[in-house]
Amino acid sequence: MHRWSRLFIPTLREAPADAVVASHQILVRAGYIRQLGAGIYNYLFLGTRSINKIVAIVREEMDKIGQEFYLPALNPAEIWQESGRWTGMGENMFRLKDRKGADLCLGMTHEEVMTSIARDEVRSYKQLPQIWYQIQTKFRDEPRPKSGLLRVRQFTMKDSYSFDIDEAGLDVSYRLHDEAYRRIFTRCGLEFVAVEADSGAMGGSQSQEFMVYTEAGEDLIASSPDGKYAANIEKATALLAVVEDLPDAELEEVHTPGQRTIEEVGAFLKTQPHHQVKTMAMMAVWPDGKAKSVVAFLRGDHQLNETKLASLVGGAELRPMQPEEIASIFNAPAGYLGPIGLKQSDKLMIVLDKALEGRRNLIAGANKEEFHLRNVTPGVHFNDFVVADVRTVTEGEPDPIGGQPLRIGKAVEIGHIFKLGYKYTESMGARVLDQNGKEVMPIMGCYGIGIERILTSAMELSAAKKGLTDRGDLQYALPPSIAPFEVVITVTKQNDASLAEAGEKIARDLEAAGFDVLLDDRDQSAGVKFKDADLIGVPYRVNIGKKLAEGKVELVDRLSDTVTEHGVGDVVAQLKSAFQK
RNA sequence: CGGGGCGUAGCGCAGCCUGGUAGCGCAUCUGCUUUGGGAGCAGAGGGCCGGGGGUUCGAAUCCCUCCGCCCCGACCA
Repeated sequence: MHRWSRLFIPTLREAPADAVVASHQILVRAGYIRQLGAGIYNYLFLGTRSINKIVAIVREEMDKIGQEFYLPALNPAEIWQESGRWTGMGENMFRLKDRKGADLCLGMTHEEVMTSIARDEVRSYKQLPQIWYQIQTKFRDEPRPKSGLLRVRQFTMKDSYSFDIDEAGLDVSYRLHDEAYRRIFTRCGLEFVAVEADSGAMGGSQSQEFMVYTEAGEDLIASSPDGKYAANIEKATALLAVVEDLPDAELEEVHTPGQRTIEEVGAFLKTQPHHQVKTMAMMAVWPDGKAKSVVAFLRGDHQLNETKLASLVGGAELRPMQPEEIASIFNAPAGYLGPIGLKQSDKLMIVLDKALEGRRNLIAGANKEEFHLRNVTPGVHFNDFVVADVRTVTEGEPDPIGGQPLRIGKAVEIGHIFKLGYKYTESMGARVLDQNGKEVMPIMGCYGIGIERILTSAMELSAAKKGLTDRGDLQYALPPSIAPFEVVITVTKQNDASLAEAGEKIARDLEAAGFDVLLDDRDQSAGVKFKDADLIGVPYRVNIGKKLAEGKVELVDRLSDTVTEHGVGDVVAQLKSAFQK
């Protein structure tokens, strides 16, 4: 049993000025962590306890589908050179030299190490499939560590890797992870959504991120209320309500001096933004310096989605065109750009957003300074374009599956599952013999979970739900499965022997019943003890105080904020039923 | 890497502009009184004022420089 009087739980009355997001303030104030450097934290007693509980859940679920390894964080450069990531990872990799001058790095992920094991040891299809995982410290030299434990340079990750003989096998490994992750996050008490993710530069075929909605997050995601559709905003699509076009009429040039923006033109011509064409003139630039002009036409009230457009162009970086670049393609300056008269070439790509397909009688720039055109119809007045979805969905638009209003919000990524393909087995030369004795490459998947992010998102979720006290203090409670303790027993007057003894007894009984108990036996005022108990986020509290004379104690459920009275002998049974122990 | 801010006791801050022996609140320690929502009184300890250099009789304060940390952006398989 843990007695608070003997523990190191350095709670603070005020949060350090550095801490901005709720979880960071809580972690420091409650004595879970202390900072050692930018993005580097000491995990103290409470922090370690919570992390260990999360790790235990992850391990239990992962053991159902895979085998645990423990691989070195210190890696020789060679394997990273083989995969091409020694240079590919760039500045984000911590690098060092040993005494002989050989290059080493600290692992940011373990595809290379895992693949090297598979390459050296796995010879036959009979040994496949394999799912290997580890729970390990990762190092990433983030350009900007921030938000406490949300973005750090050293953190704990559960990473697993699957090796299969073919894509059907990979599908199974992927699905096993999907299911295991849902069990893990559910057991950790999180509300999460699984979103379709952009597979990005990894070039894999399928990828899903597990996200928790919170203002502290760095990604934007869209999801439907029934949970059937969810996607990163970089990929999300939506059904659009049918909009009525303006009545048919002849193409007509109108003088629009000084009217450049969608709003100005709309007001000037007394039309709605959705009757207009927005022209986005962009330059796509590749790492090797190659560049291509990309002009995208969108509905006036829509926003360009740069990620969608970038992946359409083929993984280049996008930036707005400079005025000279605009002048080289159009006959007018920004504000009067339009679709008519442009021709695609290997220097210019023209994209019509899907939302404009089939629309008629639109208003667009005339490619002539101070003029716009009325009654422009794609496919009639201009033809040279590719149609693609390159717009960003907005809050409330109907989701593409059930047509329900999309919710868009910031979110934290707590896990990611990814069909990797052959990238590493190919570059590192992993081969096995198939049934026909033919050499084939195993196909891989990789799957990650950010352990600390489970704790921080649980704190963020609860803090957001409970809101601030009247005095502006944060309030929260952790899910019992990941709280450092399940129950705290608050002896309101420690120097009253009957209260102290009752506390000891209930603590012993709870422990015997399998609970993780913290007995607050400090000689402090009741107020201090209550505040501290709240601060460390323990979900249940037993108050031992005045009512003990009547044989009663209070049980505070901090998840629902309810207080109930129980006989001294009944409180254990009460908690057992609450926990289903 | 671009922009902004900050570094003074464990935490939160004042002092700096206008140079003259470093302060407040909380926390800590001792004693007494207290004890249902961060108690009261009395006393005490705790500082390379981020580092280095300079100006000056004298620097937390002015100047130069380096370092660290935070925020916004870029970046983030």
